[in-house]
Amino acid sequence: MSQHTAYTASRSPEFALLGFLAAGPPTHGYDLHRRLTDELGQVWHASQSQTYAILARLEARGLVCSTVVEQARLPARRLLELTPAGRAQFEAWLAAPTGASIRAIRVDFITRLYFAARLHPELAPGMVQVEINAARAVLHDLQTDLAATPAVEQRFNRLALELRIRQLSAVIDWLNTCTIPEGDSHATSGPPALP
Amino acid sequence: MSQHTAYTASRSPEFALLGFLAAGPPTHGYDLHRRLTDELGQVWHASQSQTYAILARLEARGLVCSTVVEQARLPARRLLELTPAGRAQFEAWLAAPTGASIRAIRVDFITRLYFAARLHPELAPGMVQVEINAARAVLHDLQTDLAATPAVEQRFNRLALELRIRQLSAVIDWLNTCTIPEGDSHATSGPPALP
DNA sequence: GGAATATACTCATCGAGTGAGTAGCTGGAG
DNA sequence: CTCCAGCTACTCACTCGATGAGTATATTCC
Repeated sequence: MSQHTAYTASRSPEFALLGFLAAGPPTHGYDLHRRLTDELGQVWHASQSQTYAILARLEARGLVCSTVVEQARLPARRLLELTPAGRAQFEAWLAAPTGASIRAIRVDFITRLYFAARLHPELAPGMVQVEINAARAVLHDLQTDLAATPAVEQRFNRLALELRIRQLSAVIDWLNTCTIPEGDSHATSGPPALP
Repeated sequence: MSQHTAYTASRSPEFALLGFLAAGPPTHGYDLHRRLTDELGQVWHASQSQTYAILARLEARGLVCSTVVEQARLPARRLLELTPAGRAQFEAWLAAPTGASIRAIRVDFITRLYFAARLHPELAPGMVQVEINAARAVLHDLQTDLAATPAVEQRFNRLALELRIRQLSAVIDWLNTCTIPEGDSHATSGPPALP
């Protein structure tokens, strides 16, 4: 299909950076890094140099292209623009379901929601439901694994599995709160109550 | 204190490998990799070559030393042994509290419990309690962050924070199950109940 | 006898991530 | 009015994480 295998849990904010370019006018690395830390700072953590490295790779792969723009007094900017290939990859990533690992949901899925809200807001509720179903399936697998793990020799693998099960259950609870219509979001529903 | 800054959430199984050497006789990379995947496979995932790379780095840092042992018919083994420096670092890591991030607990903390159970079983309950307190403190910080995050412009940072809060709460619940005395572990307490 | 699996390790390559550096401009405190 | 902090904008060097393929012999099982 595409040159690259799949969208299974990218571990760098490359699609977030593509997304800023897909959802707005061409801009430069410094600004993209600022927006990443301002608007998705609880989701992604990339240093400035890391951001530039990712952008260089995206350009090497032909997903963005750049032109250097001199400025009167400030340093020159490398203005970045999405290529058609870049836009296609981004849209494909946005449409594909997130892998149901916990990290993937915390990071990729929230990013997808963020850009869906800006580009295709009508798709968001369906995305949440797809994730819920995927997470339920993974939860079931984990419980099967747990049942197949002997209590004595594998005590610590069991502990790890039990923790993952609890975490995934928490994810599903959280996903259920994401389906609440976002119209009057701040009025009635408080943050998740905790004792 | 030591040459390296701190034990804040190592992201490779280096201490697990040191631990196998600390808790047993000298052995070789192939065996260490097998034990890592068999006994802590739900905690760490390292390819074989990754394991060898880590061991090479540990040797370069002087934490292990190696001697090549020829065998009659099978490939030669590089027999690995903990140096005094390596043992000291491992014991220091075992005694230091795990950083309270979710990943750190799922990975580092379970590993510490695993080796504590083998080397200093009397310390385990205290370790759990220390983690619970640390996690409660982090939870409090997250809730403070959430309260300080505006609902409108920062909607997705809020979502991420809410998820982290739920996950950390799940971690604390799980930690509380770890304090149950491990004598009659398999009899009464089932796995975490899930609807 | 031939395929699969086990033993034991090596190498090349790429991406993640850090930290420091460069260098001119702007705004406010003293 | 001057100096320093901080902003704008990007670069470089380096280490570690991670994958995948390769090497070469030995046993096991059908």
